[in-house]
Amino acid sequence: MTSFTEENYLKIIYMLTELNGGNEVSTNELAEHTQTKAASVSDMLRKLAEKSYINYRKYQGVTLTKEGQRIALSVIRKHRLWEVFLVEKLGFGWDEIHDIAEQLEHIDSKELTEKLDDFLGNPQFDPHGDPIPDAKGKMPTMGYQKLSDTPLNQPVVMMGVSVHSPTFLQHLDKNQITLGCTIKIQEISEFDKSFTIVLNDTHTIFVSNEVAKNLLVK
Amino acid sequence: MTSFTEENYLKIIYMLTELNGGNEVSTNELAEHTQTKAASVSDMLRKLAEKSYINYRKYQGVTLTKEGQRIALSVIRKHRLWEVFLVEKLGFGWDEIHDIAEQLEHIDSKELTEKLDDFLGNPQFDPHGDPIPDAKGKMPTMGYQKLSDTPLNQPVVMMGVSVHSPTFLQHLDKNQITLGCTIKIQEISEFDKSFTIVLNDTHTIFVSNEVAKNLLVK
DNA sequence: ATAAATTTTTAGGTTTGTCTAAAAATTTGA
DNA sequence: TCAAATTTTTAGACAAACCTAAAAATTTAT
Repeated sequence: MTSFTEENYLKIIYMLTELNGGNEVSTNELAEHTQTKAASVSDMLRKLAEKSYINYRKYQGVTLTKEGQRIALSVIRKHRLWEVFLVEKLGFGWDEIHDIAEQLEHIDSKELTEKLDDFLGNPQFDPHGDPIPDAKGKMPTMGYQKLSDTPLNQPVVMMGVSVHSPTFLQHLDKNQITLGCTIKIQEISEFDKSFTIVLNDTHTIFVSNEVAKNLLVK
Repeated sequence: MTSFTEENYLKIIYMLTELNGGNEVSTNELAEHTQTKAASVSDMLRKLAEKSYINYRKYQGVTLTKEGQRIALSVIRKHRLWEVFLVEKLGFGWDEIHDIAEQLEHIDSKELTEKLDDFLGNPQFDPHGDPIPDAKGKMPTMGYQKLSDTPLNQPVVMMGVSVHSPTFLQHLDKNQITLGCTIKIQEISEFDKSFTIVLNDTHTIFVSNEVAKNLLVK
């Protein structure tokens, strides 16, 4: 059995490993993301290593074992499926769903997850454009780039965001930047690297470099 | 904040109080239903009393305070709404949903509960015919009777069950006894008080007294 | 009415996941 | 390179929710 807390650690280790490009995750990094102290993380790492969910050499950081990865992916799968449910079926905004999905992701029932998946039409991506692993843990590939890395005048489609903070998402809402909209970069300011973009071929808006860096497009 | 465990105790106290016709619930009764020992229940009762969720005089059993009742009803509301979701939207059988709903009932988000309620069409009863309290904690009234208390030849409608065990529910499925079907008692055996009933005016079946006692009809 | 049986509480312990403080290992930089 | 800074681990505690064993209160039954 895997506790709520253990599942959270494994999920966070998975995500930080991805961010790190596959490298070990450090105790301090984990402490920040679990809202606990490094000492508590050390304790938990010893425990997760005992259960063979992580590869752990003292002072060297951790990576997930096959089994740890399986559990992490199952939690991420549930999180993202529930996010689709909250937005598509219940009408929540994409900025309102994170905390609820953090709870729902720990509900333990394979049958539930698979029926939910079917009910939602087996979605491949969640409302933020993040890929949903399938029942076997396989992630759809995305191959997206940052809007900030896109050439001028090349029309692209908005596919996801790399930051999930409610304020960022609300900012996008206010500017009518939604998943699926088309974006063409008209100009990048010399001064502050802010972007002038055309949305859906219809209207022109300005977004900061900070925004452009966190928009994923194809 | 109310923990998962505290919520469970309050829910169980509510239900046992109902069963007792409003009387105090004893420590031993609670120990049985929480799958713990009387000593553990004692500890928890002291804690719940400190938080003013229950009225507790040592050795005298407990009842809920207004606040305890409010929390219990909110947990029951969530449990029953999720059961409707599982059956109506995901296609689970009524015998498969209890354990999943036991987990979902603790998800903490008022917005979620109310949006789920709307999504389901504000149902008044769950898949077992149990009443769903509204957001203020008000229960729809039922006024049902046991099939076993119904006169011969009076057609009634099946409205609920007073036992939720999967085997009982599967037994009803096998006999095509479902919520909403019509039932007419044709005969009651002198010997074992078993029932011969007509289902939906179309076919005749036999059910034991044990079954008839646990069918709620109107 | 009071002894026996039952129920409930108390006392003392365990496990999980957290903490602070201090020790140990690693990394950084002069 | 080696001392200072940083990171990580260990040691010792604590709260929540459970346990067993024993004591205390209540109920039952002669």
